[in-house]
Amino acid sequence: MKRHTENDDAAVPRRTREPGQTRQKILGSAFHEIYRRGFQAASLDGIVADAGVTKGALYHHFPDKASLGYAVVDDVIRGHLLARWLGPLEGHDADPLTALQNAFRARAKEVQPHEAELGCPLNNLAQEMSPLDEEFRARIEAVFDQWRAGFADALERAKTAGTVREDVDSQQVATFLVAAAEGSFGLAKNARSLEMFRSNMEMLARYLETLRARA
Amino acid sequence: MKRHTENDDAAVPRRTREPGQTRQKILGSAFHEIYRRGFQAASLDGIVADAGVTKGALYHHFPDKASLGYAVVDDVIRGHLLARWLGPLEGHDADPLTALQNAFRARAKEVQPHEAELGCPLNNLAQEMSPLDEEFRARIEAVFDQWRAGFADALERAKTAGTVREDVDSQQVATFLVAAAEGSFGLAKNARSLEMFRSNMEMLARYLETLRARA
DNA sequence: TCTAACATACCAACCAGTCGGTATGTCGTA
DNA sequence: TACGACATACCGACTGGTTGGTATGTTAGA
Repeated sequence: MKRHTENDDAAVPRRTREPGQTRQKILGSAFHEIYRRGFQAASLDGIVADAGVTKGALYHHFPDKASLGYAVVDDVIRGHLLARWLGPLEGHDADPLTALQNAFRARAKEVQPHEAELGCPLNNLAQEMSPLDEEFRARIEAVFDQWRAGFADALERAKTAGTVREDVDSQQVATFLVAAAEGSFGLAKNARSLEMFRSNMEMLARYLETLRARA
Repeated sequence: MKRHTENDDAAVPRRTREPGQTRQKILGSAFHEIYRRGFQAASLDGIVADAGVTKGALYHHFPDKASLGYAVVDDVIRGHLLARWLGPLEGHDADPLTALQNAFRARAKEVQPHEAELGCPLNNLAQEMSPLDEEFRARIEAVFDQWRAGFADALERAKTAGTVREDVDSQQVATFLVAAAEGSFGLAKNARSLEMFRSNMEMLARYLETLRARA
């Protein structure tokens, strides 16, 4: 029989020090603060207060403010991208073009009210930090590249399946789709209009229809 | 014979106090500082140093930092929009659709290297300030509305001229075009790629072709 | 002489980052 | 098993620097 600690049957281990958990709390609070105020204006005091930790904990887990921002891109924002845009494209090998159209229409349906106020976290960070910090720019670009690659892959599979015309440049179209999606977030955010975002998602779905191969 | 001041034939009136000129210098420096660093990070000390004036002059012409930002939107950025996007659309009543396509292709040709680094000033300000300051948001929205109205007007004229299909929703398409253009600026800025911007402008020109009425 | 158009000196607030210190865990060794 | 030695995880007061904004002084020009 194995030895056990006093808490191995409790649902929540209530230890005062939980480095992984602490790091996650800091990352979550940092994401929200940066999402609302931007990276430069995000206050570390505000982040630690929201996370319920102190400066000491923050600087134990992250060497400086920039590194905290990088971790938000890599660990939090990249996850959002996968869940919201690339996950729905997996499978559907028979008709990847329709799957892509459905992804835009699903995003139109499921868009949250706060997204009409705050926009896309990735786009926000890209616009603010790309010219100011090369490390930020490169990490954000990696996420954009993954996004474009996911769309381009779906278009290539659609060409293989015969639903997209052979003369379509998958990379070029994928880049255009990502740009149009981010631009739509941006305009809708300024106009505070979910309806504007939905309309643009529908426009993209219809645009994709013009790429479909003749039967 | 009219009376005249002592300087009406001199090229440059050399007076030390020139309120209009001072205001313009401040606005120009403010635009550049905000374009490079963002509004919140823009330093008033930096702006007055660049403009060659002092805090006293700045606060004589503008009540606070926010009002300086508003003036940059209304006086500087709106002018850029008119010159770069809406001016080329005037006239061309015989074929406004081609004029619109040409506007995108011209923008692709004439895009400046610094725009691949710093993006579109209007979009930058919109993404940063829309959620933080309602007055900013409203003034930026006014510029976007003017932009969309210019595109929508061109599309309506094209419908009248018979070059665009009757079932096209001019407002919806105009909004989509502006969103896609701003998104293209944003992606190209992150990727530091003029080529990406040019490719997307070409995509928009080709998209417009799908709206053309059958001959 | 009177006022608009500046200049200069200054301040309180806030910021990221540091540092001395403490509590909690882990591990080698006897 | 017990204990000392050490490392990790965290605390919170403090600092130097920067910021937007202000109060007061000065001067050009009508």
